[in-house]
Amino acid sequence: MDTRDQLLDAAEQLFAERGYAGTSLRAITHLAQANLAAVNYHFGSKENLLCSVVRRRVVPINQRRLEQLDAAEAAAGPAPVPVNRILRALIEPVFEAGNGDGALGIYFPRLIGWLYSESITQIEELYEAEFSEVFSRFVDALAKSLPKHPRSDLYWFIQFTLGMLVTVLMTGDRIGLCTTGHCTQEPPEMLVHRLVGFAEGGFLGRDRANTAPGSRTDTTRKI
Amino acid sequence: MDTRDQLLDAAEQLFAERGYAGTSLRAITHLAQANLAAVNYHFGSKENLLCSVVRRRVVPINQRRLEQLDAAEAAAGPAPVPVNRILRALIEPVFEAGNGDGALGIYFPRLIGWLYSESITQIEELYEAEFSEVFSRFVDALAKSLPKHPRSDLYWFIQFTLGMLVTVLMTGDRIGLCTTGHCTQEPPEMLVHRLVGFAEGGFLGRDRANTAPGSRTDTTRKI
DNA sequence: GTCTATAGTCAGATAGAC
DNA sequence: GTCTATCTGACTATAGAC
Repeated sequence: MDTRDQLLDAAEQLFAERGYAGTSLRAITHLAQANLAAVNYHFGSKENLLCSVVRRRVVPINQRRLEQLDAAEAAAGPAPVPVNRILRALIEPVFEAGNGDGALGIYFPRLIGWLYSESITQIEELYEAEFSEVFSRFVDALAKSLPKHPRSDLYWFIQFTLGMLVTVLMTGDRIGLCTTGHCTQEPPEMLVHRLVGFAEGGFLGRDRANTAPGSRTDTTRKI
Repeated sequence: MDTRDQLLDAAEQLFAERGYAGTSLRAITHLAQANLAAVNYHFGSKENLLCSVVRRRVVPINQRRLEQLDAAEAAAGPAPVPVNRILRALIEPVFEAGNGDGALGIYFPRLIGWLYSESITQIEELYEAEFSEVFSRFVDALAKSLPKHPRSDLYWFIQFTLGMLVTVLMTGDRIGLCTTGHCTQEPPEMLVHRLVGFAEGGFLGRDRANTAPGSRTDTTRKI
């Protein structure tokens, strides 16, 4: 089914560039050099096509996340896994997604960003199914490494971390535009490094604040 | 011009809920109880309407940000402003936007999220005009407080911080859905507190890592 | 499996009466 | 300023020949 794959590739690219609502089946079939009717033949509907596009990438990403976490836990033995190792297991697989597809891999990360804002019912169900295990495994690992943190904080912190990740992915090559030219596009490994470093600081923040009273922290207004 | 304001309010709500591409002028005029032709009469086009919606909120937000930063710098005198005070000046005004409008203020934050993913030419120009001063002022303040950080890092960190902020805003009341029920909606002050705390940890992170060699940080793999 | 043709709907924009 | 009516085009989806 060559047409099917070409449709998936074209849809991935266009959904990433223009969003779901902003992309027409005409544009997809044109880019895929397929007939307008092909989408409905192969996928049944535009929404099903989106789900197929997403599932094709998300399933391997989450597999890879769990593999990395498994490996890190095995390496740590009974000790807790270092926080930045956990965060790298969460973040890095997203940037590796589609690396085998050459130029194609650049589109999916940005699509993830769109999915964050466009709430499409089938996609939300897909998320529920695909992310619940990943989510609980990572929170468990973080709770072991950061026993002083309330579990609810860890959930929020993961949200924050994924939020940073998603917006970096969304921005993509427009990063210079968003920062009036002060940031330039960087290789994925560098972005992973930056994100992991910043998030690690966020997760450890409370420890640092408690143990370093002389630090430049304004404590005059806590809620 | 009562109709004009009703159009702005309705557009703000619907753009926030469905995005720009996903919202029709028919839906906007219906909600505003105005005629379909009213949008083009008052604003000229759908895109101009969006710009008016955005400008109405962004201008006061950025004013407030600069006011808070001015106040913090005045209070600090010659000393650098505490990092978390700078971050609060950056984050808090967004949550205050539209507070005077009662229930209406809940929509704009989510719209900001959409604008992050939907790249609309006029909006990007508006950003360029409205954000350049804010951006440079905040980077200057942060550079003074964190002299060891390369300036390019500070730009990235601000991007990360705004990214967290935006995704929290986008998620809005769907936060429970995205975290399989482990996070629940919280009052704005609490969100500001969480965001500022996490971001502060991220900004100070490098200092902490350098000065606390015994911390739970995996240094086996730096890029 | 792939195509043409088209149904049926909705979009943004505008002309012109009032 | 507001309305009705309508233009023009694009959209998803489907029916049916090949």
